[in-house]
Amino acid sequence: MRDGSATREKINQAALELFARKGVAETTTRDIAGGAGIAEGTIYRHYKSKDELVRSLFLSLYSEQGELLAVQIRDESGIKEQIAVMIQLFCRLFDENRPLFTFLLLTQHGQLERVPDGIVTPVGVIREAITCAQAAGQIRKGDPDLLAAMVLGVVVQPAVFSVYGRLKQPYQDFSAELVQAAWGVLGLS
Amino acid sequence: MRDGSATREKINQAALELFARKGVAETTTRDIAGGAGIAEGTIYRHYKSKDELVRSLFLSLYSEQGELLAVQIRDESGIKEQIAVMIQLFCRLFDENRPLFTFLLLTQHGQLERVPDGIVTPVGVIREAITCAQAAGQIRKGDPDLLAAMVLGVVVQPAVFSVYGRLKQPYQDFSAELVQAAWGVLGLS
Amino acid sequence: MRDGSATREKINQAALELFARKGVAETTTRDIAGGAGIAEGTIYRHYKSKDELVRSLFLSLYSEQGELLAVQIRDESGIKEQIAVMIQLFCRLFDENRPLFTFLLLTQHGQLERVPDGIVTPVGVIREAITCAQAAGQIRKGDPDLLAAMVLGVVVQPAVFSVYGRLKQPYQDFSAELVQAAWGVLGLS
Amino acid sequence: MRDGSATREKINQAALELFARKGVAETTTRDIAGGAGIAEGTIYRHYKSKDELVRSLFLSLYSEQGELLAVQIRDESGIKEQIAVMIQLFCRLFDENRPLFTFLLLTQHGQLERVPDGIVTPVGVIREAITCAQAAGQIRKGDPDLLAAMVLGVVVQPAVFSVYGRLKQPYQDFSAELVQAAWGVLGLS
DNA sequence: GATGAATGAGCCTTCATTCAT
DNA sequence: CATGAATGAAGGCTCATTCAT
Repeated sequence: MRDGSATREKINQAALELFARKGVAETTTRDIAGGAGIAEGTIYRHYKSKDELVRSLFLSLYSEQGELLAVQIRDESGIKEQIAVMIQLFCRLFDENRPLFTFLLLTQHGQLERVPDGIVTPVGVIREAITCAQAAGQIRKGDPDLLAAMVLGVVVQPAVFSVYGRLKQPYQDFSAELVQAAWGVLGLS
Repeated sequence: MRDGSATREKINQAALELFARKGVAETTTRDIAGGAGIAEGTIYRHYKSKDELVRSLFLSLYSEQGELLAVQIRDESGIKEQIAVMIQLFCRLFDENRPLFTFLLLTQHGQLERVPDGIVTPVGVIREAITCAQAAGQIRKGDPDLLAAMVLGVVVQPAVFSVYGRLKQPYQDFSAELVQAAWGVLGLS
Repeated sequence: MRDGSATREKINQAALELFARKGVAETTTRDIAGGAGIAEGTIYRHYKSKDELVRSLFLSLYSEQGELLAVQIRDESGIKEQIAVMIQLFCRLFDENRPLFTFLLLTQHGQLERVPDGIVTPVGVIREAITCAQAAGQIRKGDPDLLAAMVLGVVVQPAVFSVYGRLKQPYQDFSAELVQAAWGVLGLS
Repeated sequence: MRDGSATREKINQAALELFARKGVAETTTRDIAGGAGIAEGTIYRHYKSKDELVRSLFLSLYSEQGELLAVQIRDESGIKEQIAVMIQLFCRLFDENRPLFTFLLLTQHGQLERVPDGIVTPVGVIREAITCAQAAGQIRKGDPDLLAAMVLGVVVQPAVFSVYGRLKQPYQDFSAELVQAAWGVLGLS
């Protein structure tokens, strides 16, 4: 990979780690260059601006998560199993890569507004599953956007608290409870 | 203006509104001064730094919300009613003062870490109610921090989507659904 | 002294002490007001500006020292005794009021340029004594300004080192040595 | 400009000249940038702060003078010649580069306190020469720090007056007189 | 005369971005 | 493609000074 894509990857890694640890505004391009072991100017061979780096990083990681979820539930037909499977996956990924989720969680503000259409997002996947389940009569009617948001909230808010040290165990420990609660939100069992 | 408390209030108002609209990092002290109709230096007679202004604003508003919730549930004895009452209050306040909640929601990251002990917070109030209900056998056992986080998530995540335009109705329209879902999280009916 | 001259004196005292300790540029009007136990605005009832305060303080103290020297040598006729007497006085005053001399020493730059004519200064007094002594044939000819500067240097430079901690004894301990050296400068014994 | 040492030198030159002419506190970073023909931010690629620029400039020039003196007297064995040679060198350098000495003279206050150990300073060199001479029995006993300070004073105080226009001739004109006086301080001839 | 909240010019410093090498 | 010195706009903050009370 002498074409520079290795460099790009180093930038992404360093940026992700720094953004998660210090926040986007508090991370300078010099920090990123230092973390990636490259010159400051080199960042601009790969991204037009710091802002584009942030957006690009967010979008690719955000949709990547969406796709992982989508793949995971493809073969499940019941909403209960789909919810369970998604939450279990989220818990595992979260424990395995905290910086990634920390970045996603604290960058969503200011990025969510500009998510382009046609991208697979975590909420989108949840929403889709809910809509199907409603069509199949598995769960009650109701605004699918709202239902998806609430299910997401059940999983994400404890994650935020975990990031900020209010919940100290591995996130997978909460897996069963989270599934139970998400079902409760949808009125299942 | 014998005492400067009116000026301080103008600063708070302008800062809140700007922080909510543009974000903290994107709001300059010049913006704030302009919005408040005062000189830039005047901010520093009331706050030692921009950072202190942000922290002070966050903490006072955050704990103020906590106290409103605490007062609201004081006379309710059942957890079901307490949850319902809290959510209804939140919905109303949210609709009445979006900038306030927008500020709180997007500033929590970077502020939550440094909330001092001994302050009444929204989560704290929910947690407290849950603990009591568990003691009274009204709901199942389980980590009260986790339960509180999940309940909070049910209410807050849709609010975030509302702020970013993904849910367009007045938040109070969702009130009943939110209550239902929160109950579901706790395994109530 | 209910006419405010007591206040003025408090300002002078506080300013002198602070200027000596931190330097003029590093001392704020707020510092001075704080040190004097008055309001910031009150300074401006007594001085038109901070700069005028500095100048006024310097000039009055500087010329006061000159006058003390002048009085001291009035009754001495020989240059040797005059030198001795002046140096002994300086040593005593220096030990008794370090802040004053510290202020004078580190403020001379930037103030010496604007000492008005017709003021009795320490150098002036020394210069006068030297001129008289030359007229009386007590010491060799030579530019009296230069001779005065050199004599002053002998006494002042060790004082500077004393202020900065390089000479640690009471300044009066050096009295005899200083006199000896000053005589040496003038070619006396 | 592959390396920035030329730029650093431009900064040093401009700063020195401005500090000497207007004083450190009265010289802004904008002034320096303007004088050096560079952007304001460029200063901060070479110095961490204005204060560090001042300190660095002072220390390098101060010790440079010390080293010039040290080199000059290396081959002289008698204290009389050493004193003479040092003073002649000082006079010549002073006439050749007034800004440098003006800067040194008016910045010593506030910098002398933080001269690190192990640096060759003008006073150090004089003190050393005096100590040797005492050991060799060439001059009388006495605190070498005090003697060095007095000798320095003889040379420096007239220089200060020269800077402030009280002595108007080239400083080299005073060379012989200064040597004579310095000898007198040490009790020589 | 004294107060102290308010002012606003201007300072030091940061940092995303450019460009010659 | 990579470098890193240089840029310069803009930000947070200080502080001498004013003025209504």
